[in-house]
Amino acid sequence: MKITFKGDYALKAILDLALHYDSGELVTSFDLSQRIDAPIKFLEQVLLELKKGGFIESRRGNIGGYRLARVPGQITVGDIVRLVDGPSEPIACVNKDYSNCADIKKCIFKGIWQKVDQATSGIIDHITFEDLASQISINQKVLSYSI
Amino acid sequence: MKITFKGDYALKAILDLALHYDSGELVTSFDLSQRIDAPIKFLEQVLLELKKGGFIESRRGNIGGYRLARVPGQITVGDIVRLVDGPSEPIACVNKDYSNCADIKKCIFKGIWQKVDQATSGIIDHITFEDLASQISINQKVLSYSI
DNA sequence: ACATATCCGATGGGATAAGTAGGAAAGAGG
DNA sequence: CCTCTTTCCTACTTATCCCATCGGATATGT
Repeated sequence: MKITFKGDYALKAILDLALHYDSGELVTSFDLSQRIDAPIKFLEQVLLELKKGGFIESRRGNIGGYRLARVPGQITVGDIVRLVDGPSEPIACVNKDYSNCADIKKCIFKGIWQKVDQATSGIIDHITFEDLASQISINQKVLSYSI
Repeated sequence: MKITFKGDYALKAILDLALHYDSGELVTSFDLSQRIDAPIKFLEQVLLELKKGGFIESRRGNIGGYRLARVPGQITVGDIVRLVDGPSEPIACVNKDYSNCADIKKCIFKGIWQKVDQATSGIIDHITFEDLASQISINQKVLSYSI
């Protein structure tokens, strides 16, 4: 599992949209890029990818923008990372068919990477953006108390 | 965690040396490259890195070669992967100091990658090349029985 | 001396990451 | 219809890494 800037932007964008989900309003790529600190033209490409992946929907033109295509509770971190940054497995051979592998020494590490992949998936596939959004609002309350 | 060819070669080379550890003999880069199916000149670079990392030692000249610098039970998969392919964390910010992070939304994913890193480390740091070598010898016995 | 190995630096092709740039297409308001 | 806004789409750039390949320098046993 390797997270690129693209993946990082995608996660932050989805989180921001999750925070605006209840309002029902559209969020522009400009506003998004400001809040998550991403170059707007690069972010546009990411948003397009997220749209094609079915996670967000958009409206063009004046008062256009983006919003989540699903409830935040039905989008996981793993969903977004896999779409944008590819599969979570650490090496290519994990999900390939190596049944005809000539030498066991060449395959003995496969089991290790499978375990790593399962452990990773066990984490990222069980965290939804509803979880993250609620974490944020809790933290913001604490913050406003401490101030 | 991303495993490159270099890391894959390194792991296989260490495993091969672990299998030859009891004999006390040196293994040449040529023999290694044949058995683990790696280009010899590339493998040489990897072996040099492993030597500088303190995992193998070498002797030059005629009847030279490589052998493990430690007992196989004291070298883990994590040791080798970290040396050759870098740290196991999925994104750079995990071990950096983000205590002065302005916006919580920019940091909320950090905890996730820390968990992923811990889970990964929990696997690769507890598998030694003694474990792997014994797995191989067991499998080879089964194989010789079935033939 | 000679054959054999490791050691070491330089170089290059290909892929990927991370943006930049420019404009086409769609939609709202006047 | 015109204009402004915003998404959509493609192409290009720049840098970095990956995966080697090559040529030779250095060490070592016979």
